[in-house]
Amino acid sequence: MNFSKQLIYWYLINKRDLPWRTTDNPYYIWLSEIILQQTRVDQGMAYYFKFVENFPTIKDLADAQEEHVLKLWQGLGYYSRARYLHFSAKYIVNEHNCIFPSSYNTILKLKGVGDYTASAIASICFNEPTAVVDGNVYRVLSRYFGIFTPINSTNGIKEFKKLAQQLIDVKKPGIHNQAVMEFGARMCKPQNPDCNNCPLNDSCFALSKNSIKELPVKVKKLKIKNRYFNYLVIHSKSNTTKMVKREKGIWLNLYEFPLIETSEPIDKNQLIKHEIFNDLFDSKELNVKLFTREEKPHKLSHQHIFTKFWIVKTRDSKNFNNSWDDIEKLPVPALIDNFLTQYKSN
DNA sequence: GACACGTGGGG
DNA sequence: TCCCCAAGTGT
Repeated sequence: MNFSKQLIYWYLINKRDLPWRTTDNPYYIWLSEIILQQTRVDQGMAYYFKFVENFPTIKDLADAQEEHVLKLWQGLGYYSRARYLHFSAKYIVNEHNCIFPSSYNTILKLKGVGDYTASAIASICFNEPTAVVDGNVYRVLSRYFGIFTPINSTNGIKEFKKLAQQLIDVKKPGIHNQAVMEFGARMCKPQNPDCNNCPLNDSCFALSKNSIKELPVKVKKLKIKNRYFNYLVIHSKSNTTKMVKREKGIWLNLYEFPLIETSEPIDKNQLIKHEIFNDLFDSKELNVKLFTREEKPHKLSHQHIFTKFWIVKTRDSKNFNNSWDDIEKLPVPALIDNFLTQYKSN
């Protein structure tokens, strides 16, 4: 048996029952693929059910408000996925008469859909023999064939795509693609792969050369940047507060309290002298108190955010138009959501 | 080509 | 604790 046939054989016996594996509706496959980008199945599952329930069709998704879509996505991270999902749903409704595009090239035109996702949908839903190359595929191929080209180099990306394309079973590309990925996720895992029970263990380069731990090769480490956030949790005279929509960078279009970002940690004296702080308030009669919480930074993959939540009580009410009930409906980053949970329990 | 973009689980 | 990383894409 060749590589593909062995993996498909293994897959048909060992695959998990996942909800998107019982449908060939391209909308649901698309949805699942977007949710699963850089995301574990266990983490994404609940979101898949939420979206299918709230938006059973592409039209339902297209008709939704972005705020609603982001609220359902809250907590999953990489929020551009949700914005592009919504954007592309509107595009399919308006430009494709609600019909999901049915070829690799036309699927690739969707925002938020790159080579991987277009290949996955085209193969699974439309039987087009386009090979997927995701983290699992890089790992499986690099180990089995002994390829030391860095997977995140331009050459590596080309080389692995070419190899994957040569290996694909053109008769059942969808099954083949899912088999390689499932095999990578369950058998040829990053740590402690189950080589003893691996159906390919008599012909695996890395196993025979004892180089499992060296593969796949990945270059570069991104440097973590530290950022210092000061959120103003305002209580107005009438006990309203203020949330603002983020307009750039991380958490785009999600909501947060008024933010003062500094290059270093600041104390209360520095805070109340800050221009942004003073522009917010007319009254000088303010009660400013630091909300005590853990010093743990909010860790993102590329930055650590050190946050102080300042509770500010003011006699003003102008511009502080959000009720505490209203803000529950707004999409917020996990950092804000975690704070609100702690704050309310106090 | 390098970097931005989240969150949570596991060793 | 720290680091890796998980069905990537856009700029």
